[in-house]
Amino acid sequence: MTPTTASIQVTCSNCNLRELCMPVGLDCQQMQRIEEVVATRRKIKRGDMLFQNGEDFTSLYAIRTGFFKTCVATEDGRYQVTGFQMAGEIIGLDGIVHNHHTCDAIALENAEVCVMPFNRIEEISREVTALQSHVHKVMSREIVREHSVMLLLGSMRAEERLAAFILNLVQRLHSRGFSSSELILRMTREEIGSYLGLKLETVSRTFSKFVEDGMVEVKQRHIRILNQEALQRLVNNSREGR
Amino acid sequence: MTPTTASIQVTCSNCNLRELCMPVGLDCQQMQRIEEVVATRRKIKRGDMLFQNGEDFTSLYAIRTGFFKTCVATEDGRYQVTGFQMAGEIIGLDGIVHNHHTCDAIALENAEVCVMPFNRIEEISREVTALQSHVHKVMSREIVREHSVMLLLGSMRAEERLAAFILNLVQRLHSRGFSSSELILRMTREEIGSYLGLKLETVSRTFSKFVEDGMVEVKQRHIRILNQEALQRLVNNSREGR
DNA sequence: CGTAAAGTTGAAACCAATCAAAAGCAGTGG
DNA sequence: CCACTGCTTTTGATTGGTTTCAACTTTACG
Repeated sequence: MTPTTASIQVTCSNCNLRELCMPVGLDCQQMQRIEEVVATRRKIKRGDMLFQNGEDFTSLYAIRTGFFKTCVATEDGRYQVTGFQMAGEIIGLDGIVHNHHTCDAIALENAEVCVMPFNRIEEISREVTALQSHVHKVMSREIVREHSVMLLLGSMRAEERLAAFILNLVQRLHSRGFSSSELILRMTREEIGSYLGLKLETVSRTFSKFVEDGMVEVKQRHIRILNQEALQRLVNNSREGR
Repeated sequence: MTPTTASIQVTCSNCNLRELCMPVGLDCQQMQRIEEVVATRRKIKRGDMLFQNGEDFTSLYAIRTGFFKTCVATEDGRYQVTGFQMAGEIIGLDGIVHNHHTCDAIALENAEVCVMPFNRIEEISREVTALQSHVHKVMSREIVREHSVMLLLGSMRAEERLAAFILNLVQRLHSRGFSSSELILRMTREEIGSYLGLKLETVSRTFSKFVEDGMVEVKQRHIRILNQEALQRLVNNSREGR
């Protein structure tokens, strides 16, 4: 495909997710350097893996479109969804330590990612300090996110967990320009349950309870939040931590 | 204190924890550069905080001696121990994202840490690629560790959690030259419970059950592992994940 | 030595898991 | 277009593991 083609070549500088996955406040030259980080783009069909446990680590991926889950599994059949990722978020950080991935990344809807070879990232971030700083912040953010998941899994009851989950999802969607009161779940009840440390039946029952209490409207995977404050209260009002 | 003093100046090159907190395989010149990362050392008394939630982030800390816990808290009283750290481990990574810490680090016994100002780390890791790579790996390792905690909290029962916890602790102690079958807990049952998402009574009961089953010997905080395989089986043999 | 903190143990309550059945929905192919 | 199939979701009844509440013991420490 030549530059003269009608289809516009997407680069970081004209990408509407720029503020999400790249440093801000760069001059033109730095911006150009940073665009070299993205080697190619890659499309992943719903249900397919972007990478899997054991696979060699080569690149980080910035999600352009679509929705992913990451999950860890053990030989003996234990399974845990460790996160759900959407446009602008970076995935693959788990692979850096041992040069191979330790979790699976599966597309929950057709998706496209920017492939960023990690050796390029390291090379360029030696020159562009804004990128260096950005990479550090991305990793630190993931660590902090996981702290809050640990808090959730370690100290919340089912209702509190699901409320926190819904609020977190809409908040992230809202910051991407979507509604702050409506969302469409891209994952099954079972996947939600795995992430929240609950069984799918419990997730379903808890949704039903929220509906009874008039806090949300649930039509399959379409969720409408009717009383955000009530959900927030559920998350905040613990009787006492564990 | 002058170099002529009897007390030996500890540097990274003669520190016995070098392989744990610093890159390996460096030449002499690189080693010297890397030693500049450590600004000072700092002693922390048992019970005191190394840093706390909200505090400005300036440095990462390499633990020289002692034992820490990190924990997150919310205004409404929820509380979660997010990790226990021992000699050679790096702490403070949570502060990088927002330039202030989001958790507390508390010494569980008198401790000493190497203070590594983060701007120095960034500066030097632009020049010494081994350090750059090392920093990335340290952060990625923390992400992977937290994945396994999520698996534990999300899919294991009390016995499995405690077994995993004990085995993890001895394994880390063993790799530091301590016994692979005996350990002294530096934390209370309540702190263990918080980390494992259990109440202190459940931790205590589970210890008692392990003793009944002849898997461990427990004298207060002194633990002796009698049947490591049995503990390992507990961790591995899940009936089915969540 | 006395008080506070940490740990153990028992009984009852409760929340979520398990087991089971049925209904809803999506995709396939006749 | 509809029947068929499999997957997802909901709901009910029951079980079970962990929490809660409470009492008591042991250890640590000034």
